[in-house]
Amino acid sequence: MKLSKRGEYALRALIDLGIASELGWPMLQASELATKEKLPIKFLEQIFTQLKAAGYVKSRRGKFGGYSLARPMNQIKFGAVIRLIDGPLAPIRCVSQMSYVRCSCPDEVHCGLRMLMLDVRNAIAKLLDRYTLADIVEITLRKLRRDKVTSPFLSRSTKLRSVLPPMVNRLGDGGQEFNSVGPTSGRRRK
Amino acid sequence: MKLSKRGEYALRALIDLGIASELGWPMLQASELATKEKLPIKFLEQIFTQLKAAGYVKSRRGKFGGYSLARPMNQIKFGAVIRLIDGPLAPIRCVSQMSYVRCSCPDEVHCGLRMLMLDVRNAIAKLLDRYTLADIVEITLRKLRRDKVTSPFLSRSTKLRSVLPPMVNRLGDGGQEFNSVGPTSGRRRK
DNA sequence: AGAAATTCCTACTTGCACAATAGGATTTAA
DNA sequence: TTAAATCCTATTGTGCAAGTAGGAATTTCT
Repeated sequence: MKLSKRGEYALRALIDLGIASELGWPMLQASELATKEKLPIKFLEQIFTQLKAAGYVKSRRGKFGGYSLARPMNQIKFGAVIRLIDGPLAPIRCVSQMSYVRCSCPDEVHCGLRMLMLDVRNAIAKLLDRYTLADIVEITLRKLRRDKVTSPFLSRSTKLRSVLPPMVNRLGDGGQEFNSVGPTSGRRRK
Repeated sequence: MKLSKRGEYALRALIDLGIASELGWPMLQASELATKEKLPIKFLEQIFTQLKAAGYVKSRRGKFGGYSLARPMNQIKFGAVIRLIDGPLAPIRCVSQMSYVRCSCPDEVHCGLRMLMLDVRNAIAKLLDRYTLADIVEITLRKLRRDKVTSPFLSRSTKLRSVLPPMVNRLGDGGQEFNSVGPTSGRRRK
């Protein structure tokens, strides 16, 4: 049930790109992102290549180049991105809607495991195919503002702007509390 | 988001054990199971060892030995079994309730990815920690009976009982239709 | 007692995919 | 022309999933 590092980094990158964009910085450099989120640059580059090929981001080369989103945030669904990077959402292929593969069990229709896993896959897909980058970015920004946090990963490098004080873990760990995206907090209407 | 083969086989084994038990065969042999579900015996043995160590099954050695469930089916939750075999349900460790590990992002509390993945993990856990072996067995049996299928994996080996006609894929493939466990079909009341 | 059938135990293999790392080629801006 | 970025290709480590293999220990039947 795991999301690969590759997948994780891809999503982080997109989210940061989204937030940055929303705050007026439509383009970020791989190195910036790698620094902020503490992930290996070269690896991140590869991931961007993949995201670019799939049409999620575009790039500008050369000095002061970088990456930016290639389409409106409300058209970037997490499910699709994860499928691109990590493959099917379904726990087992015989319940995958997008890339079904028959399994070895004698009678698929009456397979208890399949029924269960179908429910799981549907629960996952329901979330990931509904939420768009726009949703997450909006919710994140709202939370940041509510808590008066000076946007963490947007102290743009010194060359272009005065530096904001580095974000320092203001609220302890807050380890175990539930603060998910919805429906409790992020009451979303359309 | 994948369930390992090991995990899959473990669940299949438990479900079959449950169904068999419900039909009056409280004990199955590894070889029987391996044959029916077409999975490698030796591998299955290892898995049973693990299930036994965790107290899900018990075994009888020697001739006419086998495995049987070690506790009531309604006390075997799928979530727990999967955690045992495959580790945490959560897509990323920083949203795992049972085995949390801090992630590398600068501000966990305002991390968009974390919010999203927390929802995913909760959706998964809600299902897998609610459903018990009893539920799945009951539903499977109901379906089998509704469709008048002579219970597939219970043509017990010839030595002990007359053989039932081998199950032959009665209903075509039925590939893509939704037949999950609930709430649509398996209307469950308590 | 002995043969047959089972679980139990330990070790090994094999392949593969994840997670990088490395090094340079190419493009762009000042 | 130089610095700074993306782009491209190859390579590596390595850990783990998914088995294989072989025999030891146990139990039952004859």
